[in-house]
Amino acid sequence: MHDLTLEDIARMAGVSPSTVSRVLNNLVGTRSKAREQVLKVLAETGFQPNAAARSLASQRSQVIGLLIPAPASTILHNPAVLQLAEVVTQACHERNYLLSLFLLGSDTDEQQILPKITRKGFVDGLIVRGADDRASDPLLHRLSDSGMPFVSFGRPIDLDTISYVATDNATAAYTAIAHLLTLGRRRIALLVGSLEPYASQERLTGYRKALTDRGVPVDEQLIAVAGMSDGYGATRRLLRHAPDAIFLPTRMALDVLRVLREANVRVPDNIALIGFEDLPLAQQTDPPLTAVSQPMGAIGKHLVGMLLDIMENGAEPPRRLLFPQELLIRQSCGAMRTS
Amino acid sequence: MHDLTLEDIARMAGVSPSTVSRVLNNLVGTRSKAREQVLKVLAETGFQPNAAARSLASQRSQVIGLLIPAPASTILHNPAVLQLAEVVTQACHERNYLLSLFLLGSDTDEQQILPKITRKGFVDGLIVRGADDRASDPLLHRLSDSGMPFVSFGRPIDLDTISYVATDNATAAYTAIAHLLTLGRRRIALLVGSLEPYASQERLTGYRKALTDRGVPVDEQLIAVAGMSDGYGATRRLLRHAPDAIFLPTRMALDVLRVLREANVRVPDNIALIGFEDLPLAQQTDPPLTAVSQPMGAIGKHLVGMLLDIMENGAEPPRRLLFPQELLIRQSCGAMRTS
DNA sequence: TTGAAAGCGTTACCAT
DNA sequence: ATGGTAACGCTTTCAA
Repeated sequence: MHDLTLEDIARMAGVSPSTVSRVLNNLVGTRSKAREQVLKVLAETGFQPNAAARSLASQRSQVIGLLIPAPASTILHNPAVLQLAEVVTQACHERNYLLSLFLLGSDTDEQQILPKITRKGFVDGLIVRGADDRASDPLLHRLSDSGMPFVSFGRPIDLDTISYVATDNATAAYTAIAHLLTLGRRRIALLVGSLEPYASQERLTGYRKALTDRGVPVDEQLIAVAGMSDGYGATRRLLRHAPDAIFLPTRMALDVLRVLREANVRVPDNIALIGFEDLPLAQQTDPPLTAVSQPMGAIGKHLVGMLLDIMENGAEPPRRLLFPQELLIRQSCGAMRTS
Repeated sequence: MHDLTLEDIARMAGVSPSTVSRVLNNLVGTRSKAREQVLKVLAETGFQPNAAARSLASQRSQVIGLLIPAPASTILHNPAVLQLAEVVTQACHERNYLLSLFLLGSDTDEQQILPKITRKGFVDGLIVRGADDRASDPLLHRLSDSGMPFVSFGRPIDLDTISYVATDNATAAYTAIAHLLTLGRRRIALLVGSLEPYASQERLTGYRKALTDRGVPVDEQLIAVAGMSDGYGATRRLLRHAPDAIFLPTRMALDVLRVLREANVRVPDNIALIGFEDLPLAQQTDPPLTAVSQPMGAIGKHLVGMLLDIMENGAEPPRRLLFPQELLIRQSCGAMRTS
């Protein structure tokens, strides 16, 4: 017993394949008896059309892909990626697209796997999480060459032909630092994993500007680079320069808190903390971490909206969208001190 | 200028479409000059065959799907899911399949989206992360009905027709508790998020058996249920019964450690800790957490291998595979005390 | 080894 | 509103 095809359904319903196809795609004007009949057979059989045949004939798969460059280190330490996946998935479903996630584990993957993903007839468009830890992202170049419509989450550095949605890290940093200044902090440190990512540069910019605007001198000793994993060492070094606040990557919060505990420095009394991003971890630390947060729901909707726009109207001119971020005040910066 | 098709390539290379197809699929015995010619044109044009057409004609998409039931709460708190995705992706790539990840955010998704995923011509098979927090998983039933080949990661409770790979939580718990007993602990507590998941039941079984086997009485007061998020409260309550060790969900490590710190109970001197699973978090806590670990790499390979086997040879009889787990000894249980 | 041609299961155009 | 039929771009069988 072979699988049912649309023709079988047509026969069973006593109509032509065309009619079944129309019913399946809701393309029938009035509700005729033919339609009713088809609907009945459809329900009885639980028929689902063959996806490949449909894609081939219609030249659309109704699938959008989300590309995630994921050397284990990156993704496992970055729950934000998951959140992106969730909101984009949701946004796609709302617009009647299916979302497929693809993990590109290595550079090899990018060369072997990416071409299979960008093949025509597979997905209709792609959303990419820009690898913002490289000045030039080869992935984006490859995508441009592939001809597949796509948008980037994160600002591409060296290509101004790419459509993207990004968040404004400079302003976010400015806001965070300004908040700390308002709370009376003066020796505010900036801790980053690396200075290379564009995001880090933006934060540094916002950091400097906030201080300068208020006439607080920038002490270069208070700008620390942790490297990918050693938040512990970097914080210890930082402590020698007596900061009274640290603007840090949220994922390093545990390391930082441990150093402070060992040094008997109390949060937020002796030192205030604000995290770059709002990971679940921020709510679990002791004290809970004040953090900068991105409006991920809206970002997801706009990524999908922008992509559909490009799929329909072409990639020219490139679209750009910069989202503001928000400061979520918790206990680590002392703003909620009951005093 | 329309996209190139295989016929175009054939024309350009002066051969028939069949020949191009054969070269594309490495189906040519000897290396003839025709083959060379095609290869040259292929390289020059960067031609990629249309995925839909290929799937339709060959009745295979060379794509495997990984289904992740992901109400935000679950996935965001469960980095283990990411690890699963990574190892399965890797295993698929090694066997020349593409892996697509699908997030099923809600029950609605399962009803709206799942049928699109199980349509013929879309993916060739599915791997599902069994939602082990429900006694009966409707998703697995739906999949069974769909006719799509699939395997589950995690043991299905109420269906013995399903092929799966799982890990042996009972033995793992037994090992962990035995280790604590060896270290001289006697009042060993078991903390779980909920008792419902099958995994919890298995751990409880192993816990009881380990104690009983050594003649240590089971104190029911030392078995605590935290609920999804309140590890803090549960640990405080637990503390009233003076445990000298806790076997806990690793994701609750921060909460537990906070309570202990507040109560001036030192780890591992006064209390030993072992986590259920080996999340990245386990290495970041202070002290680093001894934890039970699953051989994820091997699990990924076997999931894919089992699925391919089913795709080729049918789902009967169901395959089953139970993996042992390993105890990763770090500082939180005192086994490495330098004394 | 290579080519011709018949599908694969839809959609969409053109009639009716 | 419905049916007939030609694509869609590839794989695969059968001959040569």
